[in-house]
Amino acid sequence: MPEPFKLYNTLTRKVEDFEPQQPGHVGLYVCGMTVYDHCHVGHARAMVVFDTFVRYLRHRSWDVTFVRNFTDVDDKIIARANQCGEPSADLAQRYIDAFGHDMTALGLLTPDQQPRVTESMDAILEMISALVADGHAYAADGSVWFSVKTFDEYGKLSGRKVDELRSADEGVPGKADPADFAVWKASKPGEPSWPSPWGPGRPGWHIECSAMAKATLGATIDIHGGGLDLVFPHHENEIAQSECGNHAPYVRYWMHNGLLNVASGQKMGKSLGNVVNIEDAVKVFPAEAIRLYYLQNHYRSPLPWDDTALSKALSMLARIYEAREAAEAMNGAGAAEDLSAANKAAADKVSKELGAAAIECLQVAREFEARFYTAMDNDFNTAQALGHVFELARAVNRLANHKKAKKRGGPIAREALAAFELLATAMGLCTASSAEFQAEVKRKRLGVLGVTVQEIEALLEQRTQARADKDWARADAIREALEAKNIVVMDSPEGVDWRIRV
RNA sequence: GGCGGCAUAGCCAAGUGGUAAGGCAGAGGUUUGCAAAACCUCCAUUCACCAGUUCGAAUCUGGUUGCCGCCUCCA
Repeated sequence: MPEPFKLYNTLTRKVEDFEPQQPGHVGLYVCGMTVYDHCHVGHARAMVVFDTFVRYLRHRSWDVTFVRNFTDVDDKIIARANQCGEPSADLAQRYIDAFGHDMTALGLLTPDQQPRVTESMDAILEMISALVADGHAYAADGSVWFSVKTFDEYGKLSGRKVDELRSADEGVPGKADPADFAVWKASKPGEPSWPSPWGPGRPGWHIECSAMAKATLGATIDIHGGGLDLVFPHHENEIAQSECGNHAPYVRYWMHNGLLNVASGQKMGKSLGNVVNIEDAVKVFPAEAIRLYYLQNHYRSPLPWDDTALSKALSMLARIYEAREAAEAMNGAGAAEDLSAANKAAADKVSKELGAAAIECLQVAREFEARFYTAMDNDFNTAQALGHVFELARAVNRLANHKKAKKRGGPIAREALAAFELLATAMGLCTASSAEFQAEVKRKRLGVLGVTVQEIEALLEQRTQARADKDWARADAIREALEAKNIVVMDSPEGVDWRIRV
């Protein structure tokens, strides 16, 4: 049985109990990319937030249909294509492919459906026809305009008043009211176009989402997501088109993620020229560090971005991985499969024998699931849920410091590992093995630091020899040399290991 | 100018009526040949400011100030 949860609804500006149309099912439509450029870390916040949302809901037994579109016909695409001297369809396809690579590199789920404007033309024309037939839209000079004043509820999402609206295409011939917006644009020479009852043209910016949402999820969808900057005009206009065209409520819950802020306090945006592409970010940071960076804040809050953002997130991620490694080292491998009554009884017994650290660790491990769910079910509060993860990490590390933990902590560690398993399944963090994670960190960070593994290992060998000779001065000199390159040398009874200072 | 949102320690941040989670940074300690990691202790009598409601407010109400987003393409 799916578990109930609460969600902030931009339409009502309240946190509400989520009530699906069909029991157990969530239809989710997320505004994807207009494919005229690469996906940057600002876009990726929306992608990661909704990916995590879907993972979590599925983990909680919801049957989720996840739709994310591509807008592959648009003024900006045409403009960019003309600039490059490339057919706009080719340019769009190029960026769709790049987006796919970026999402794969980020480790995101593929949506159940990824409709495109160019493949949804029938649905778009059908919706425009319905609007024209009902008098909600009118044709003029080969274009079709939505008549905002025919929809009394216009402005209900964004709080706009129709009379105060000015328009993007002020003074365009044929447009009857300043607030009206295009649902179909007559094509100009050299632009891609499709035949329509009003002449050759292409869809306006907003109609494609209305039509694709209906085609994939039906007239009324459960949750519609996207960035906060899409509230007006995009989502407001979608509501107007869909509700007038379908005679049904369009969206039950509007879910908007906050934007990234650069250090100056401004948002990140292509027009501001302060963007970092995902393609570049994933070359130098593990995907999960990027994911954690987004999830450390509540999805609706603005999220500060600066040069240190990802390396801070990587430090946090490393702490979680290392705690899990500590749990594994306590003979705790085997994780969730062995949470039998026998293991629980053994854990109870061991915790009493080992004392406070063990008792606390067991308690934190056992309470983790309920706390995690409570945080996530309350408007998807990943920041609070991660707070619980760090408490778990501390409790595990504390137990691991106990001198008897390594031999006897297994039953407790297994319960802790079940909690880490939950983190991986429900939030997509800690999905790799510790070895894989360390390897990825080294692979991606060494290049940035300008150091090679060979170089490091050669120095470590010399240092091992120096230590064997008890030549501490020499050993320390080598340590310092490595330290200067941000390589941390770690001696342990098992031998020498090294990590990158993140 | 209009609409919406935000303001919690050096920094990031959770917390929507019951007495301030968590992370980073910092100080001291345990451990170590020396380190690193980890752990322990310390680090906001206080939540932008001013009134008010209440037994009780970071949390509710009104006002003030500051910041941000949207109003033009934007996740």
